[in-house]
Amino acid sequence: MANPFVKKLGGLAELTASDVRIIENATSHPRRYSPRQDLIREGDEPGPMFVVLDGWVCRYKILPSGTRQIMAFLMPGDACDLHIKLLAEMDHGIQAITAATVATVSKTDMETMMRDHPNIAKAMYSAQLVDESVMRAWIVSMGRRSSTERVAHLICELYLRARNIGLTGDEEFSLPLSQLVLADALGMTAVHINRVLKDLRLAGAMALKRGSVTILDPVKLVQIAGFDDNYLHRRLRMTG
Amino acid sequence: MANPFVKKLGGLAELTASDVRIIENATSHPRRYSPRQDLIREGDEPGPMFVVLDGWVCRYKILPSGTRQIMAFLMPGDACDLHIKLLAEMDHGIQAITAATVATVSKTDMETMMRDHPNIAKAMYSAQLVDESVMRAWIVSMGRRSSTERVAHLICELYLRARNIGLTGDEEFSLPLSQLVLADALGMTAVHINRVLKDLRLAGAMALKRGSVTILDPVKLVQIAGFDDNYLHRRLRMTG
DNA sequence: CGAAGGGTTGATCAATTTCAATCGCGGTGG
DNA sequence: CCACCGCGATTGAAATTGATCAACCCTTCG
Repeated sequence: MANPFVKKLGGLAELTASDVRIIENATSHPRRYSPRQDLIREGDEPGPMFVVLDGWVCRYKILPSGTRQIMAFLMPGDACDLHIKLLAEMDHGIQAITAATVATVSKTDMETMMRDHPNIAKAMYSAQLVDESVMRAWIVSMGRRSSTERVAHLICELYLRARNIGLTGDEEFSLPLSQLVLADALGMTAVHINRVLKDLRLAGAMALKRGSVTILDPVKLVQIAGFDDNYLHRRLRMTG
Repeated sequence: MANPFVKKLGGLAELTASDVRIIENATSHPRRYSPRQDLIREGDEPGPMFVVLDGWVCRYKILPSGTRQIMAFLMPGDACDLHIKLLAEMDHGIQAITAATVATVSKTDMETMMRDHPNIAKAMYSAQLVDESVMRAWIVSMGRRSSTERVAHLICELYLRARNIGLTGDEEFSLPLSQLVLADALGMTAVHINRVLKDLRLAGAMALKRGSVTILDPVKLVQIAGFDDNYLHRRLRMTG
């Protein structure tokens, strides 16, 4: 059974057998979380780095009004904040969406990897840059895309990310997000998400069922989303 | 005349005289940009790291519809993407808002600083973490705050950032952003921004003139914004 | 079987955009 | 010096989008 973190980092830089062994060791004591369980909460002191090995996780923040905004989805292979320990206090929480297996990488393991294994360091920095690009894309979506475009864009993003780690079928892929979770990620209402999804289904672009999405017409979906996969940097600069 | 990059990094980690000299050398050949001039455009190959020494700069993206979304403001002392060269292609542009002086740090200088000067490396990573927190705060704003809250929140953020680098007066501070630029940053219309600013002025919270803002009632402004400066991590973990 | 959490739909309400027009200031050419 | 120009700011009215409120349905699960 492949370690998804190894798989992801291996896609971002060449890893030696020794690199692989180190990564596997560092993530060999995962912990199991149930849906809605917090890995860490706003206000907590930052701990070790998290690496998602299985399931879906999100970063989120609850506002004074009680509404929630999800700022990022983490799927298997994704990690949190390489240098998070530098901060005094978490400004947001991290929570499991599905049942999830999450490893914890100690500070010393991190330091060893970053200092003595340049390939690993490079892969992690690349991963971080991609994460930042995703955040910027979210800002663009929230600011300047209509609700339909926004939903389509997120599905495109998640589809490609899922495909990168081998989680997609041909046209259907597993998406264990309730409409309420999507709403909290996209800054809209669950009611409105529901209507948008209906439109997208009737338009023949995509259909969301419980737990999975079917891309009915990829070209149409990409058009609606105004999606440009450039930002996911699927072809990184492997030289230098 | 202090180098704002030195000043900013010095606020994030202890720097030795040697560290300071290295930073000053690396940023000693700045270039001058005029308002609206691009430092780099979407699709360009990433070049060296930029460091803003004077003036205001933004990251932005133009959508197919022609609308623009600003994703970040950079003020003196702010830098772009430590490891940007790892990416194949820029997924957004960077543009001067005001006349600006921007230094360029070569790849070799970067490598030297990150490898041989751990204090500098630490400061840069901290700066990057703060930048990411700001991005997340923008996502939260765009997703779940009303337009009035959003405007107030951005002004609070910019005020604190400006104060950190000594650019604020007592209650007034220089903010060289047109209402159109604010609109592009906040995902709203210039018309609507204008009305919101009027409301905030009438409410006695803040008043924006050409080129500067006056904070009329800091407490009220923070209340309206639901602002929690925790996310700017003004007190970083200086140990470890 | 009953409760809970999601999903779906309709009617109404509120926030924002869009469209259109006007104003004001700083700079420029005559 | 002054009329003119262009950009940004301002305002009103109409049109749209998305939120809110309120049911009701369906499936899962104890």
